[in-house]
Amino acid sequence: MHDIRAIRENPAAFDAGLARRGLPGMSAELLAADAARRANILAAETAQAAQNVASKEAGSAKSAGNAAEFERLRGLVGEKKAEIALLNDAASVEDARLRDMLMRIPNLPMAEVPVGADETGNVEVRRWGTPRLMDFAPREHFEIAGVKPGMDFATAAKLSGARFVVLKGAVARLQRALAQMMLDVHTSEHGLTETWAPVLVKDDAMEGTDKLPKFAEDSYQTTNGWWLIPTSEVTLTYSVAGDILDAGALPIRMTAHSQCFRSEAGSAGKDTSGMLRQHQFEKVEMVSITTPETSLAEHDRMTRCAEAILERLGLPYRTIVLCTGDMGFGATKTHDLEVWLPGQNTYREISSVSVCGDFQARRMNARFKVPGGKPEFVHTLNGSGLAVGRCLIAVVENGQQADGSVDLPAALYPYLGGKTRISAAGALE
RNA sequence: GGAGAGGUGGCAGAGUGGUCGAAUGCGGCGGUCUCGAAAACCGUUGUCGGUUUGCGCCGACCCAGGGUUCGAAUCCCUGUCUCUCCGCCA
Repeated sequence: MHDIRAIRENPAAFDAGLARRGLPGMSAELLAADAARRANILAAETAQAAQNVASKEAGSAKSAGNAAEFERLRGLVGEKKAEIALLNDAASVEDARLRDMLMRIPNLPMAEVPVGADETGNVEVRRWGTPRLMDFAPREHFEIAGVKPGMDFATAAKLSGARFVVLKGAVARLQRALAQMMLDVHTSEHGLTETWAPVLVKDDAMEGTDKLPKFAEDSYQTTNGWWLIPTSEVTLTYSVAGDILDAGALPIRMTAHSQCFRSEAGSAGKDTSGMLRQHQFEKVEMVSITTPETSLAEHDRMTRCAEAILERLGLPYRTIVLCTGDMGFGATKTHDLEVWLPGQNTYREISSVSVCGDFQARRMNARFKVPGGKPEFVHTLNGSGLAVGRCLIAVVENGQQADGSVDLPAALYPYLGGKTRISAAGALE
């Protein structure tokens, strides 16, 4: 959420930031709402002050036994009360209107983010690994002979419908191995704290991490009002909501492996085959809470943490910086990691690492303080480290052999009981 | 699911209708003392919003939201969270 005071002080800069995102200026409208809101507050508080005075006087009159004066003041208070009720209603309407407007405006990009309208404006920053030469036509993950027995879309459809999958045997084991490996690397080598949190959360948590109000249709809600998290960014980030953290405790670095749920509204027809885009998937998420001074360096660090997983698995990837038009709602800068998928003959997103500045912190009132100083909003960052399902796809597509078997990365052997490949018949061996 | 108890400032803990943003203790900060420190003593110490050039002034906040009352931390209702006991349960 944006700071209305900052907008008040420099509306032109705010509109310029929106323009870089390809959005029209909104400061005039915001400032009008802000002025209306403040006028209402002033009127309501003035009336309130008058009522408080009259109440006090009424008390004195009563204890002095002056019944007539008491009755007069009682009447006055009654009038004020009615007046205040109206003014307060108006004030809270204006306040809610302004807040809702602010909540729906995306974060502004950092100065260094390239300007662009859509994904064609993204800029590649580095590339790692070389796609393996295959002397056969590479297959997509769901077409590989060794994978097919363990990836059952028919049963998933029976259970849940489209965009779900049932994994079995070697493939299920492989997904578990990947998640375990990621958590182990992040905790023991990258210094993140392993965390396990609910996947059902309240409105506040979704709002604080900017999934609401604007993107309600992208997530699922239970009949009693809980939301199923679209990513554990929600739980990890919101864990510091309302806190005033000791500056010495920062950065806080967390990681979690969780189920994620997305309605994929608006994705109809996209990636309909295979398990690239599912309503329920597994992800290992990374979240950092930092000071404003360190957040940009932390962004690069977090990007490296995600890249390290791909490198360990020997998966070719490229890292891009998203342009202003392609960034997510809460981000000020985003790196996407795209992994090589031979079956699609292209790079596909497997991780997105964003620095959100104080955008989420302001929404959820998460602050830090140096001893003796004033509380200040923290900066928040989040990134996939990695999307486990997509990583599974990348591993089998890149490791596929002409005969339909799959060679697995050595980094996973310890997590697979020493097994090294999936046979063309689908057996781990 | 049933029964009961409770949510007050950084912490502990008073306050059960008015002058209470809230006693007291601890902690924090500043000072006196000291070569320095400790102890002791003195002072000070919440957040948010509005308004003002500024001093300041005003408003809100004792879990949240409603209500009663001239007036609510205090009374009533609802919600929520915590604790205890019972039941159920992976």
